[in-house]
Amino acid sequence: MLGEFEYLVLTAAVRLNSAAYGASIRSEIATLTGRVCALGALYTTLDRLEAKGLIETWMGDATPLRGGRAKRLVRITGKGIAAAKSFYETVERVSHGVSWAGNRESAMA
Amino acid sequence: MLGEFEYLVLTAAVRLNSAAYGASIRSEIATLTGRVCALGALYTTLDRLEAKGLIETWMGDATPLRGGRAKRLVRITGKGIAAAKSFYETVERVSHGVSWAGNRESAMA
DNA sequence: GCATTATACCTACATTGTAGGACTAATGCG
DNA sequence: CGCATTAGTCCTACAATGTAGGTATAATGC
Repeated sequence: MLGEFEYLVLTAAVRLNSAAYGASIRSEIATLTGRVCALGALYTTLDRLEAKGLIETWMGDATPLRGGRAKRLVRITGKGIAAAKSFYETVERVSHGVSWAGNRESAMA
Repeated sequence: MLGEFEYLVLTAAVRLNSAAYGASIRSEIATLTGRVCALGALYTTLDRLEAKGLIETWMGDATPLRGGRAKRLVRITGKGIAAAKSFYETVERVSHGVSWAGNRESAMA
């Protein structure tokens, strides 16, 4: 099953859409969670996700910018979406009615 | 940070309340997720959660039942609740607006 | 051409997930 | 009483994931 960081990466890639590549995914994660992750952590995870067929990556063009190297672009696959969905649904199902997940209607009563 | 399985165990313990112990947590997880976990996996996780101060465990009485051995009872600590809450909120925040997490209102529009 | 900058990527280690089997203590029954 | 049966715990080993830091490469600007 998916780990938490893998889920984060998958989600960030979906949000960024065609602008998803190593560095942008990293800053997206920093924005979303408030924690910065090491680049090494990210690329390792990208490799593993690709090996599992949950994302596809390919090299894009260089951007006309000082230091604008070619980017490794990322796109989530159908399989990746299914895995992310399944992770999310498990968390939701399990959390339903528990105090920290909004038990306003009191699960027990 | 918390792993997914650790979150599952924490949540199951909260749901079971005073009836939370190794075997009952295991069947709760099976009910919630549809997947059975090995007992070894569970006890290892219990040990690690206790080491991190997220749960407390102690030995209870034997039940008057054939094979009714003493149970290792489990209770989540305040720290455990905080960790679970934080895990849940991260997943929620990150998933907001993404297709598999109910984008009925179309995040982009 | 050389400094500067954006970006990729490799290597090693820590933490978490998973599995299976072994051990223990209680009851029930002959 | 003692042995089979059963509910339950727990140990050991390994696989998968998470994390960190450092290094390499290619583009621009001067």
